[in-house]
Amino acid sequence: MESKARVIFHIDMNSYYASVEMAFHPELKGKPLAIAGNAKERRGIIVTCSYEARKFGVKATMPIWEAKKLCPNLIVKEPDFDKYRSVSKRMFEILKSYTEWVEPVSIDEGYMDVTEVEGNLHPLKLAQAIQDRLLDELQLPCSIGVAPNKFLAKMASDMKKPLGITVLRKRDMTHKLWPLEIQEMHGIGKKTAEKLKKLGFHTIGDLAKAPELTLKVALGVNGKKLWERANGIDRRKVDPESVNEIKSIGNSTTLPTDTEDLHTLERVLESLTDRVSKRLYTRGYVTEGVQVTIRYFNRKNTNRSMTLARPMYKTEELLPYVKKLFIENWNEDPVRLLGVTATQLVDKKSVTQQLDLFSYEKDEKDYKLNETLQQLYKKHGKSIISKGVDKPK
DNA sequence: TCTGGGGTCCTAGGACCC
DNA sequence: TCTGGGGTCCTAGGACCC
Repeated sequence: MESKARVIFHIDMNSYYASVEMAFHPELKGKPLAIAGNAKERRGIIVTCSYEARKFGVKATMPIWEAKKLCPNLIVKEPDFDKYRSVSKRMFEILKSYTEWVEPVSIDEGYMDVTEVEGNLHPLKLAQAIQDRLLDELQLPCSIGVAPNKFLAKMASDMKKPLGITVLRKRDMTHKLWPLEIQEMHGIGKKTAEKLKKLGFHTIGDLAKAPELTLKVALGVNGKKLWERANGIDRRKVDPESVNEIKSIGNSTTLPTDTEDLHTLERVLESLTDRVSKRLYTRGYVTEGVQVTIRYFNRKNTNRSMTLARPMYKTEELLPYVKKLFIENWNEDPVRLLGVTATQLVDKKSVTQQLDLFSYEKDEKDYKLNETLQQLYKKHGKSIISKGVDKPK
């Protein structure tokens, strides 16, 4: 049974980080500006750039040196995430003033279900009002997609930038959506695009008209999903709660230079674990799983994870596991990046009692883990046993 | 002169249990 | 005497997104 047609907005802030910087520093307006991580280091890449910079061919994910070659006058700024987060909060507050059905997707985009918005305002008028308000109050441009479901709204918001409003009804699909190249489709990346092209599907329309079975064989359940989306079918609800349902918390860092020095690598693991621990604490979570990521000099990745003996969040509790995972799996090649992620988050409130119970068995388990660690270090011919893996008193 | 850091979801195989 | 089938958990890795 088809329920009542919905009206979904996808709000997409235009070159968000760069726009926030311009709002705070008006002298930057109209200039080629790029926000890049590690702006001073050799490994910095462009995260976002202004439209003025794009005219020179500067794009996100481009290394800074390459961008500067294309645009010698490029202004490069380090990102200020605290600022972007607090502006993002105000932005979503504005969206929520129209309806509670707002689902943040990331710091700079979100969906709204405006089907029930009062006042009988035409959706286009409402979209215009929202766009104007974000521009007036925050000086931030956005593009808005207006459609009967999330997928079409998302595709629509991408069609006109900056400051676009695009309506994509089902009957517009054949001329607005289907002519697009297959890799333009949300959910299709490089790998899937290659696969589909080999099968002879080049546009979203090709995909929409493809036999479902062919796609299912080539792409599994994802094939069915993509076929449905290409045909404008998407039943996902706008879920305001999804933002509170965090699955993992992780930190990673690319080292200034590749290194095989165990001492240095341990220091980095300690600081990453500490950052994860602090974030777990401030967000009120404990974790039952931890994962270590190693990226080698040749960009080959290794992930190793394990389930913990009990829920925990403190650095000194997590660190032995992190170090065990690392030392057990590191092949001693130079390391480019290290990452630590808490993978099985549990609300701290729901396990307070268990945490007390577990502390009873704690000492013995930690002791055993430390024994294992010491053996591992011995095996690897290393003698460094740093803090966090000492025997309990 | 090479490619960041934060995530989510899916698949697939093995262990284990009944 | 020669091996079922369902279900869940754990782990590794890939693809994708912003």
